[in-house]
Amino acid sequence: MAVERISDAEFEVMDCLWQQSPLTASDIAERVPAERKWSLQTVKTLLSRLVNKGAITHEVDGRRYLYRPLLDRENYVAGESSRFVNRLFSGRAGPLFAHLAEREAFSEEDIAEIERLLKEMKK
Amino acid sequence: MAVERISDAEFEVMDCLWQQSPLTASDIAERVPAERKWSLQTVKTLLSRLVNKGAITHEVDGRRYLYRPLLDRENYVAGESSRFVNRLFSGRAGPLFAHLAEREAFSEEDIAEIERLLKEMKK
DNA sequence: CAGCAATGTTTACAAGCGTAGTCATTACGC
DNA sequence: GCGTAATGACTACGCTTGTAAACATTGCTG
Repeated sequence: MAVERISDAEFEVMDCLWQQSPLTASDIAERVPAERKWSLQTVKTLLSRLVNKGAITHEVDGRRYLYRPLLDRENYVAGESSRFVNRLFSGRAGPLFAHLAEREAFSEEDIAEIERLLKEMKK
Repeated sequence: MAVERISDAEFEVMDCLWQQSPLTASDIAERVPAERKWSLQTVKTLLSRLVNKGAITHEVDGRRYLYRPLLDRENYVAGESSRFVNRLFSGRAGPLFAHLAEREAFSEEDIAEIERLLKEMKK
């Protein structure tokens, strides 16, 4: 039951709900990243599309809805990550890492964490 | 001159051209991953959209075209990677790595390579 | 009670995408 | 030379996406 693909704009809405839920449509309209400057209507459209896609539900609260995610973030991220790694790095983490190392900055912390994880994996 | 966004289908075509170029439309139709089973026409449409987007060029060869990438893979991958890391991991490579470590399998090789890169980075 | 504000529902509409069909031209085999 | 196959150009068409407006309902305020 893998929930249809979620679009960019829809993702922003999901991300709000992942940070906090349940929320009403206007709650979301307020906390959606400001750069987008969506009208309330736009947010509502996105919400109902997400409901159709099975990514969120709404429960009735008086005369409005409270929305909350069905799809959880962990899961979504996992799906997108493997799509990504497959498409661009033939599914191999090594090359991905090499790329990141070259192009994206790793902070000290990042490196420390990675070393820790590696150590753990080797056990 | 950042080349418009490339769609999924278009990407497959690009990937052919990145492996080998120049190629004719029918070359590409043949080597595009078979699961898609695109008709030659479809491939041609994708090619012309890519030309419009500035991602590839064609040079005339008799009465057909030879296509070759303008956008290079390195660059494209870099762009997509940072989009991806930003969207899902707030731009931090550490968490991404942690996620991959948990969810995707790392092969022995991968691990070895990553350790090598780490060592190198620390110099 | 009358009107306004909030809220969901329906409809819109242009651009992008996946997937081709049709048309016109032309090179090549017979 | 003539038909056929290859090839590019143009057109199509339904679906998704981003972005909303218009409409209907209803609870609240004065």
